[in-house]
Amino acid sequence: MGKSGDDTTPRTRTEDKLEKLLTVAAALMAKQGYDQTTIRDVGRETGFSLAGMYYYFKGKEDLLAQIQKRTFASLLCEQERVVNDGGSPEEQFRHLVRNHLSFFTRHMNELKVCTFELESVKGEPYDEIERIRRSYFKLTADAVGGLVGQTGKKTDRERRIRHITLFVFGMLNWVFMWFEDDRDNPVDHLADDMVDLVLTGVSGAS
Amino acid sequence: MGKSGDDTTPRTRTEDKLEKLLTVAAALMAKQGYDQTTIRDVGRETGFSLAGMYYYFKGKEDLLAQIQKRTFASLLCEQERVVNDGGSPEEQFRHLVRNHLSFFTRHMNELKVCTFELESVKGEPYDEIERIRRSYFKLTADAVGGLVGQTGKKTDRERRIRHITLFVFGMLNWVFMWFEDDRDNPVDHLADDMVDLVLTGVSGAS
Amino acid sequence: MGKSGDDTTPRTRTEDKLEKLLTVAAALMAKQGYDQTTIRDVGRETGFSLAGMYYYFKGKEDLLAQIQKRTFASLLCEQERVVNDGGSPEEQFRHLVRNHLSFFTRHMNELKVCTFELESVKGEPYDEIERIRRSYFKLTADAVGGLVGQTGKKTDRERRIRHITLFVFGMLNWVFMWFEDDRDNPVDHLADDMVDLVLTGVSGAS
Amino acid sequence: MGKSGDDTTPRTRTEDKLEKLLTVAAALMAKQGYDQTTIRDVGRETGFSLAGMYYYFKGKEDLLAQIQKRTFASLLCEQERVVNDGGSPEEQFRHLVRNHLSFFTRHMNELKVCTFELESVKGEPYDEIERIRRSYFKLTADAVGGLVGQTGKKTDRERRIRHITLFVFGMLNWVFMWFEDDRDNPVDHLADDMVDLVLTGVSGAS
DNA sequence: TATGAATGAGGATTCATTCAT
DNA sequence: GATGAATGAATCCTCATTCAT
Repeated sequence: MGKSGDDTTPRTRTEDKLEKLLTVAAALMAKQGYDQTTIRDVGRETGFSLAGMYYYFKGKEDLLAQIQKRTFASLLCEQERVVNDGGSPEEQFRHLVRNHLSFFTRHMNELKVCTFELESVKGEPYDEIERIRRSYFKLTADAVGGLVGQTGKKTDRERRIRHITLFVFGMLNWVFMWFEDDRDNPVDHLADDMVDLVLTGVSGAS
Repeated sequence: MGKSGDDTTPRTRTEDKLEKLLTVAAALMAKQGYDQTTIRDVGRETGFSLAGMYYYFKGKEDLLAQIQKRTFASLLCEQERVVNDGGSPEEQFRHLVRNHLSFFTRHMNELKVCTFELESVKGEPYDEIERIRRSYFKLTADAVGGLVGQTGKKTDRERRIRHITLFVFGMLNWVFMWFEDDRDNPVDHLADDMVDLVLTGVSGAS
Repeated sequence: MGKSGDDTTPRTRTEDKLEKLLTVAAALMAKQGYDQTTIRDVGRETGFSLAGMYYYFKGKEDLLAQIQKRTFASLLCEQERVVNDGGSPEEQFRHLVRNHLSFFTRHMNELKVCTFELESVKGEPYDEIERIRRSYFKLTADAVGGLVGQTGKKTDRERRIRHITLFVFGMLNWVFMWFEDDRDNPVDHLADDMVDLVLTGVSGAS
Repeated sequence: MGKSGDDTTPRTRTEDKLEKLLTVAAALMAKQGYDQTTIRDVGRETGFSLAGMYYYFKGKEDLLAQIQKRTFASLLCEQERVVNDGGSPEEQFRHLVRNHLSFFTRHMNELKVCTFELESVKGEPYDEIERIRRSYFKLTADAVGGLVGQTGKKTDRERRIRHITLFVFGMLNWVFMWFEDDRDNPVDHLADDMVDLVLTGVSGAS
């Protein structure tokens, strides 16, 4: 009757180890940066031997790529669900910001690594991750598009949508630089302040 | 009668060499990151020998610190002048954003290195740079404060000022991630879209 | 009642698998060298798991030793039969060269590994292989001895026999370095040119 | 009155160090093979620190390439001089073999590394070395051509020249495998036996 | 001022091998 | 017979830094 079967422990154990590896690596990379994080650090923190970890990833870069792919895919998936929930443009936008920040608090390290270590992954894995990232940008830009009125020239409107979307990402991604668990949790105020700023500006109701 | 003496240029030459060193280093670090940039890279790009450069800086970290200190101090200085020029709160804010973006285009590499390699400098040099940074934050926060109405509780207001200031920095600093010389120059539109968003939100006059 | 049972193939299967392992390993080692060939390579090429192969050999060195022992023993055995077939000294020599080259084309990889990776096997297995090798040398030296006239001092004659035998091995073993299946097959011309050179020198009948 | 000036010691010292590095490396690689020779071995044997050696070569492969290039070039140069000295075809051939074996005794380690570690160098350096090698082959083949009579079809003659040249290289290169300083020095007998075999075959005058 | 030469410390990665299952 | 998971040891190489000149 349990949700998870009680038989297939072996495979689960292996999965769990990979999980732990990725989590610990993300934490270290978030704190010290990708370059400053050594594979040995990850081993020390997880209890793995240096060579033992290479069973789970092909190399340091692959380790980072695995983190990024998982995290971005998961975030994109959540946000697509948010969009599918419908609502007025304003409501949708608010939900997106709220959930992004909620995801942020749930996976701070992983998301930080996704945001600031993008250029450390190259080649095909990069392309794959880049594709997900673009999808997320598109999704957000569409939400912003819903907020921007039809006035003025079409190219002006498109430029503004692009700019405002980039501003929103700027605000969201910069949170990593100043967020402190004690002071800034829960993120509701933060989310509302951000949404209000976008919807009505400083002088807004609030 | 020239501005710069035409006689004993030696000291000037030395200054020029340091200048070149810092410029090249900033360019490399902006493109590849601090960790990925080797002192040898800087030597290759400047024509200096590896050992020769150590006359100009104490070590790799000092090289970065020199760039950061100069650049931040220069930016802060400019912005203080902007504030001293006076004007309505809205005008002041607009001037600050515009000049920040202007400075950005004039010193992109240096400013990027200031923004994203802060944690690579430690100890006393870090503290010194941190102090300048804080002054800049304070200056900007005050400008934002001028925009935020007096309504509501005092702590709410202060929280909002802080948040909005951080949002503004987020928007500004994130520009590094997407700015393209060909497409996004000149930065007037960009500055105006940003200011308008802050002042009136999406639906704003614009 | 046949020599090999047609029922319990298991043992046969095991033999076959060892066979495949040795063949593939020989091919890899012939192409890349012993050091550059990893046990993993062999696994990948045979479909075996890394650990699974250790049922068939004690270690990498043993794998090589098995190949060498089998191959050398087989070659020696064939050549002893050739010698036992009798004939004039010239005929015997010609047959030996021909059959060596025939063996070469039938087991190129294995023989190459025998010829160029001798020093990679150590200890007792080495001694065993070395013994076979010496027998082969003796057998060939005797055939050469049949060609060398009795003139002159005995020590001179022995020296010449030794040298010429070594020259013959040099010619034969060096074939690995330049032989190309398309161009140099069949090996009859090659064998004849070699025998003729030894028997009569450049200016020979041919 | 000294041949070499007494002033330029500095540059000479550096040259000497590279010289020593190459010599020691060649000795180690000749004994243990390229793969089995570690850069650390070279350091230990020369007194250099591990990193210090990288001032003289770009990497392990480059170290090998430097040895091969120098040695092959030097050998080719010597043999070209031999050819230019003229003489009958037989005399030329004898001189070539003698000088090759003389070079062999003077640079045994280097030449061994040239002969048996060719495939360890790749890319452009390989091509360069390959070019020299081909020149040496051509030079030898021409000398052999002088010995082979005009009888028979042209293609047959060319085939024989090619084969005999390859046989000669086989004999010469295989010497590495059995040569022992005490027993086989001086190499005059060896050279004469080889030349006689080629010129007149086993039954030759000698 | 400037550099050639050198080094210590450290980092990613590979590989043969093992062992519980 | 076979394998998934793990490891110790070793290897190549890079880099910031120094010092005699």
